[in-house]
Amino acid sequence: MNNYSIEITQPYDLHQTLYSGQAFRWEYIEDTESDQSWHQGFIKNRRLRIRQSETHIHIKTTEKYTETEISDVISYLRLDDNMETIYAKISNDKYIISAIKKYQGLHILRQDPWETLITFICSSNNNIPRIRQLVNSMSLNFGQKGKDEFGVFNLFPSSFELYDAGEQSLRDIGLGFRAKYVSAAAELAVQKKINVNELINKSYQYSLGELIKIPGVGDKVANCILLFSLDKLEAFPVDVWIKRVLKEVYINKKNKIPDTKIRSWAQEKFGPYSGYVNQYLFHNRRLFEKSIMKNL
DNA sequence: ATCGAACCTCCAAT
DNA sequence: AATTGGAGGTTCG
Repeated sequence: MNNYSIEITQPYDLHQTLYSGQAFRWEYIEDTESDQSWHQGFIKNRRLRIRQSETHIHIKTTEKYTETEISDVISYLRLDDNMETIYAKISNDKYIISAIKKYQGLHILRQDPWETLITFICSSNNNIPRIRQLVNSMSLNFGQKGKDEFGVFNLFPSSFELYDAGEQSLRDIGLGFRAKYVSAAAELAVQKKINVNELINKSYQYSLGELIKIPGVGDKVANCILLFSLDKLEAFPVDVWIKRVLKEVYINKKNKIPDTKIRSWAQEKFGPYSGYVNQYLFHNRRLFEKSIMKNL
């Protein structure tokens, strides 16, 4: 086993960040050796465990890490985001300020674009536990197998592996109508008609245009991919939760406005860090709902 | 351009 | 115990 740590110099909330509905493969586990709780998952197809203490992010791996792998973790967790600046720029009103205060340290992640594309195609008309189940099932059935001291695992399947799987077997493991979208997206990737990885170097607008050409990807899913994997902090996914917040706080609720209009309106209003506003408002509204459920 | 259905599947709430 | 409705949307007509 190898242990590494990264000093935290800014607000960070690892737990909220990993389970806020942007990533679907992290799991909370008890580590028998250290008798501590860790989050187990994958970064750049390497399996690792991470946890947060007061001052550090701790990493535990079964393979040796060099500076390259450590900076992959920093990049994935966006530990280098300057939260002071971001908070200052998005503190437009009381509602946002209170959400920031409540979920101090909640971050956007910088995930793998291919995996993010596929998982958010699967998110359509679906709920989080089931998205997790589908992502797991795809990995188990079509991803490359591996084994380390933590045990056996499966990587998230590559475009080739999903293309080989084909629509029917994706349907068989429960993707439903999403099976043909995932299979079509995999085919496009194999044929090199799309390359989501290269979009990290392109503009928001251009990348959005490219993404919505992919079957199963509309404005909402595209904005999720842009925000959670392609480094576009101005992205603003409009889903039911965000619509609830916007209608309750910002927009006259009687108006019926198309989602893309709502998005551009929000981006105009909230600015280049709209994605962070989105994440805090979304998280706040969703957990608020949960707390109501608990009290019943 | 805009609008409402239909879509796979699971599961919680009638 | 069987049925219905909705889930972090997209596509098709």
